[in-house]
Amino acid sequence: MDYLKLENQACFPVYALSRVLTAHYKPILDGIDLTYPQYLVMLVLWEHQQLSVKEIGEKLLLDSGTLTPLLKKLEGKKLIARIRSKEDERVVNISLTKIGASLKEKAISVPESFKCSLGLTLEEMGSLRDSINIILERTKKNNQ
Amino acid sequence: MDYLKLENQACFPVYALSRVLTAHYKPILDGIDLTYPQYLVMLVLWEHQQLSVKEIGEKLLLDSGTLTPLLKKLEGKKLIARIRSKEDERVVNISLTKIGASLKEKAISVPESFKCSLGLTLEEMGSLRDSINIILERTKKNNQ
DNA sequence: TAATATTAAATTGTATAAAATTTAATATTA
DNA sequence: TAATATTAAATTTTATACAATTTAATATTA
Repeated sequence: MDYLKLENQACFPVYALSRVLTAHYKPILDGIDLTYPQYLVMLVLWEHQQLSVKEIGEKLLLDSGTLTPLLKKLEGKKLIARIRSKEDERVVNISLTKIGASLKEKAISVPESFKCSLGLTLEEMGSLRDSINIILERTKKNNQ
Repeated sequence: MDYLKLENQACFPVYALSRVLTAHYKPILDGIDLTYPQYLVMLVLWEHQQLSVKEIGEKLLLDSGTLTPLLKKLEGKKLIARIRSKEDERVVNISLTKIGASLKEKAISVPESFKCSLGLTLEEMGSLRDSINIILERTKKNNQ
């Protein structure tokens, strides 16, 4: 077996699928003026109301080099507030504004629209999620 | 079920895994001075010797906005040649230089190093590849 | 407690990605 | 065949990603 052939690569399908899925999200998220990474940040904030930059990075596996400009864009859209912690001034806490919190109502329909765009069943999407999560947990860089 | 919860997302694990896998490739590909997308281009050229920009884009699901600067970098490294087709001057053909072709020998060890870095078995990587490929084929944007 | 180490963000530099537009070339059709 | 449409790359713009460095703040230790 030629392990340098594209069709034998295990990483390429993941890399390609990631971009295909993001492309499916694009027209849906355009409706609420979010990019896919911005949507992910909003998802974790709708769940947790307030998180530090570091905590968001741990949940999404993104570092400050990616998050700082992205969070400044969300701040520019008045969806979040960036407030430096008083207990530890190294920490910047991210919280939802009223506009940011209320955007969740508009986003309620996103998962269903996405599912329709993909054309997969709920079961297929669930098993994709579960099987990739198993691989993800085992291969996270800090697991070593 | 709250479909806006991060843990219920099907796309996020794919997006995160793609970046985790690329991070595993990084120290390995540093040894042959390639980024992961550059490595993918070299893979398809090692298989096909000569392809147009469009054909590379079809294989890797990338457009000219991504490929043109990437290919110019590979040209700068003397790994490929970019030659405009004489039959159809809209087309730019990409071919391997001798250096580019011989880089394949150095790259032979990449798949094994990657497998060790990941810590998955060949069977696990194979089933990951196969299951994602099925989803990928069904969700490619142009399939609609 | 002064010196050192560590930590959290921000910054800088490099490299993708993709949408939209432009340019040049080729194909089609009225 | 002249006008129109299509195609392939390149370009421009916007938005990630991430390594490496810097800065400021906090924690640790000699």
